[in-house]
Amino acid sequence: MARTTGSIGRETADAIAEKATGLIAAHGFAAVSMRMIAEAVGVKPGALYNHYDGKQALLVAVMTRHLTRLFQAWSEIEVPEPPAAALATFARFHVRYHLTRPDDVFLAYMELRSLEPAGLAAISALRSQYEAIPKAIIRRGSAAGAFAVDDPDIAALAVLAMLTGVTTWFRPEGRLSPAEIEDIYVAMTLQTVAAGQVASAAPVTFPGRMPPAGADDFAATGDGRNTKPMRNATTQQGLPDV
Amino acid sequence: MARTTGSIGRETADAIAEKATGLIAAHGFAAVSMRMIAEAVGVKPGALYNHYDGKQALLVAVMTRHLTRLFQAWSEIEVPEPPAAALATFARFHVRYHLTRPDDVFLAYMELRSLEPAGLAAISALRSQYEAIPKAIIRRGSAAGAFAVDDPDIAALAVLAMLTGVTTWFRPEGRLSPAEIEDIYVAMTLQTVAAGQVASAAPVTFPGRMPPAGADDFAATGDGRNTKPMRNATTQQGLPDV
DNA sequence: TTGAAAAATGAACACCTGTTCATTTAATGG
DNA sequence: CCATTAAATGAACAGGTGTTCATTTTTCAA
Repeated sequence: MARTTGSIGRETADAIAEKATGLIAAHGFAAVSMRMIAEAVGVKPGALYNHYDGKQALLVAVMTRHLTRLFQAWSEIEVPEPPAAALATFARFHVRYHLTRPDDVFLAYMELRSLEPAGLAAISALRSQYEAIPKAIIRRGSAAGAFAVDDPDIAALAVLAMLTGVTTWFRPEGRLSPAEIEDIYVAMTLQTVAAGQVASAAPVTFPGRMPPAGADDFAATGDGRNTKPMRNATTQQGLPDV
Repeated sequence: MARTTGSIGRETADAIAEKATGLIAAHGFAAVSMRMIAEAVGVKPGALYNHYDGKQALLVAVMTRHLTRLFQAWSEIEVPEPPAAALATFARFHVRYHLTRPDDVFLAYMELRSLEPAGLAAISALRSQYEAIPKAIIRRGSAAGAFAVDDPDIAALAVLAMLTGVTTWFRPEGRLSPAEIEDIYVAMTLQTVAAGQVASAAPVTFPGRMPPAGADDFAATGDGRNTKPMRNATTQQGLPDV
C-alpha cells in the first residue's frame, strides 16, 4: 500500500466547504462559480472534483454539514423539564448558534430553492426535524396550560422566524453584545407564547384595498395563490376582502 | 409628431417587471437570465433593453416598484391612535400584504445582496423607512407604558421577522385561511410586546461548547464577526462563553 | 395615407459557466 | 528508497451569459 485516503484530502474538502459557505451566503448559489470557490481555497477548479461530485453535490454537502452540526450542538444541551424553561433554552441556543455561524444558517434557510429534488428531500427532512424541536416544546406547554397560543405549530414557526431574523441586523460592533441579544430574544419568545393575557384587544378598522392596483395584466403572473377570498374571522370586525 | 412614448411600451415594461419578479423570487437573481425573462414575457431578449438599461437596473426597478406600492398601500390605511391598536393594524397589514404578494416581498428581502452599491443605497433607504413604521409605534407604546420591551427597535425588527416569516410556510390550500392567519399573527405580535408579565422566568443552564468544533482552519473564513467574547448578561446564570 | 418615432427582431460579440481527463506532482506504507 | 496511490494541474469542451446594434415591424399623430 501507499498513500491513505483523506491524509490531506479531508483538510481540502473542509476548506472547500468552508469557503463555499461564505461565498454562497454572500452572493447566492448561482452567483458563485466553481472557479471562485477554487480560487478562495487556493486550488485550481479541477481539484474540487476530487472531493465533491459537482456544484450541486457541494451545496448538499454544505447544508448537510451545517444541519448535522446543529443537531450535534443541540444534543449536547441539557434541556430543563418545564416548558417555559425548555423554550427559553431552545431560544437561547438558536440565537447563539445563529450569531456564531450566521453564514451556515443563512445559506441553509435561503438556498433550498437551489437544490434539485433529490437533495431537497434530504435537506427538507432535516429541517423539519429541527423545527420539530420548538413545535414539541410549545405543544407540550400549550397542553399543560403553561402557554396560550392559537396554534402551537404556527407559533413555533413564528418564533423560529423571529429568532432567525436576528442575523439580518446583527453586527458584532453594534451596541448590544451577543449575550444581551440572547436575553432580549429569550424574553420576547416567552412573551409570544405566554399565557395569562388577552392579546386580541382593540378591534382593528382596516379600510382600503390592500394590494395597490398594479399593472392590470398582473393576473397573468399569478400561480394560483390567494384565490380564496379573505373572510372575516373571529377577532376581525368589518375588514373588507382584499 | 408620431408615436407617443408608452403607448404599448408601458404594458411591456410592466409585464417584464412582473415576470422578472416571479422568476427571481423562485430561482434567485443570478440564476435567472435575461433570455428566461424575455421568453416568459413572450419577447426576444434584445427587446428588454428598450425598457430597462440592463439586468441590474431591472432588479432595482422591480424592488423600487414593490416598495413604492407597499408605502402606497400603507398610506391608505387608517391607523388608530392607541399603540396596541396601531401595532395590531400594522401587523395585519404586513401579513396581508405578504400573503397577497409574496414574491415581491421575498425578493425585496432576499436579493439585497445582488444589488450594486448605487441601487443598494436607494433600496436600503426605502427599507429602513418601512421598518421605521413599527419602530415608531413600539417606541411610542413603550414610552406610554402600553408595551414592555427590553429594546423597542429590536422588538420591532423581531416582530417584522416573525410576520415576514409567514411566507415561508403559507400555502393557499392549507388548513388556515389568510384571515385566520392574520388573526394569529396579530395576537402573537401583541403578546410579544405586551406589558404586565415577567417573561424572563426560569434561569437557564446551558452547558457545552456551542459551535461544534468544525474545521480548524475555519478562522480563515471569518469576516471579523463574533470576535467579542460573549459575556453573561443580567438574566443569565452560569452560561459559559462560546 | 404618410412619415416619424417607438418597439421588436435576429444575429453577433466577448466572456464565463460546469465539467472532463490525460498528465504531473506529492505523500506515504512497506 | 521505492512503488503505489491520492491529489492537483492545465488545457480543453460545449453551451450559456449580458449586452450591442443595424434592420425590420408596428403604432399613431398629422
